[in-house]
Amino acid sequence: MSDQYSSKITTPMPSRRRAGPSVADAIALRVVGGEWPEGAVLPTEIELAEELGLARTSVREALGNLKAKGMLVSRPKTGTRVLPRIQWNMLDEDVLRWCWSDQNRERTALHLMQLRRIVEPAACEIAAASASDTDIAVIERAYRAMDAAGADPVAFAGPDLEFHRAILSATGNPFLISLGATIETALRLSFELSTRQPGAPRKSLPMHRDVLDAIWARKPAEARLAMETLLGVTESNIQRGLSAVAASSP
Amino acid sequence: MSDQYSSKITTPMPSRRRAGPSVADAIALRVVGGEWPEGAVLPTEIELAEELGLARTSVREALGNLKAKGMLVSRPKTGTRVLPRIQWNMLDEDVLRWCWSDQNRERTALHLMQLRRIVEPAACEIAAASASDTDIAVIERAYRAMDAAGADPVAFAGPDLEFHRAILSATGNPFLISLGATIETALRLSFELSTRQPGAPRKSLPMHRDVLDAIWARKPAEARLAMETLLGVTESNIQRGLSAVAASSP
DNA sequence: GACAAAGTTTATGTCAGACAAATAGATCAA
DNA sequence: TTGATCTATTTGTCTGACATAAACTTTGTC
Repeated sequence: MSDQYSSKITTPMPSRRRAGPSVADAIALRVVGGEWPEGAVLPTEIELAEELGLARTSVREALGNLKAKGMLVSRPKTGTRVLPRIQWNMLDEDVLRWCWSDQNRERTALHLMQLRRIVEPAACEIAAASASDTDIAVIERAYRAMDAAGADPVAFAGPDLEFHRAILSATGNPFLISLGATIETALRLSFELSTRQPGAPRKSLPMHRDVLDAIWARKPAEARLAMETLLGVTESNIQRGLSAVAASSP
Repeated sequence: MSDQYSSKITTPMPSRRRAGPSVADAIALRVVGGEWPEGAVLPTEIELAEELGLARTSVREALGNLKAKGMLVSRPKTGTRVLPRIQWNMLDEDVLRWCWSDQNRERTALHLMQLRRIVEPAACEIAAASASDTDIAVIERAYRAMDAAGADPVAFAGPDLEFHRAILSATGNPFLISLGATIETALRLSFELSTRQPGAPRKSLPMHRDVLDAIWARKPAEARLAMETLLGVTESNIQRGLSAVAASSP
């Protein structure tokens, strides 16, 4: 149609890169880093835009994300404030990731473990009682992949995550499934901690096997117990990893 | 300074209302309503803007929210697609609210109950073991408010929610605290279901008392048991409410 | 001087339009 | 047929203006 845009308004602009979600990352990391503590009001959108070398639109998009995750709130004239951490949605994968780069990963790792020991045995019980054959096949496939990974911790990690996630998924409960995604993210972040004991992953294979067998045999009580045992060992591995970190850093 | 904005470009525009988060609501409800099923690509941002009578910026902001919650994903040229429900963050309060207006609230209500019976007894146990006196005082205050509410279900509901939430908060575990917010939202949504039995709320008061006493006495095992009992009764109430609904609607 | 009404200031919220970048699909060449 | 190129279209980013709301200031009155 009409190509009558006779006026070129914007300057040539040598490069207009695509920032993507890294803008939200940048701001979020400064928030968790304590640059603007809880209750503080952060700079105006225009100031942030200038500082980051972006348009106000892009900054607004990032701030909108953080608002959607319960980290910020903003009102006209007052500005944008940091909400108390209690209100942040810690079960959101991004929030979890951002908060991970915090001082106290140890406590977070232990809190995560506490959550797992609450949720996963129960999920195991439900899965043993009501999972479909297809669901169980997915769990079994993850187990086989763990077995095939041998003693390599890096190759072992992926199927390991998938194994635990598949059990959550097998419950058919959307809340537990979402929780599975959260737990998987957290595990991925804490990978370094859980594999400081070189032989540990491989040693856990028989316990995974016990879990799988119990689910396959449709024995809920046994499945719960097997998962409790597995997580008990996992937790002690992580705790040993933590104390090793504490010992090596002055 | 220079007030040299000699050209008024935009038309007078009789009213430019503030849409706020209702835009995200509007789009999200159409998504969960099935207008665009999983995997489908929804109209372009410009089309949506025209249809809703908004600027593209506002539509983009709403879509950005839904992306942040794992409901949508978009790429240039391809458009914006609906992700599989498995990937939605069901633990997000907004997503939960949107999904509630779905056909099958019953199943969601039961899934929620399943989650509660997993999480709350365990949280109770932890709270009894490690809550601070301040934490317990908050729980007790909620209990007193429940008592003061008497037999009025509406007045009873608020403190009831606060009671359960306070127990989750007393664990000091950020994940459980966030889960508390999710559960509270879900309970608020299912309020109608849980109070179809007029006398039910008041009857649960002694059970809440048992929970509080066990936490106060620092007896984790008893606290867990008391919460299990309470939730058992709650679930049967809800189930009766559900069958009543099913019976009354053809 | 105290206090309430009106004006000012300033931050977010909304709108409009122009590019920029990416990519699915069509076109064209070997 | 197949592979490279071109085109069209959609999201992504930038710019600038105006609207709205609320804290702050001024002003007018008693």
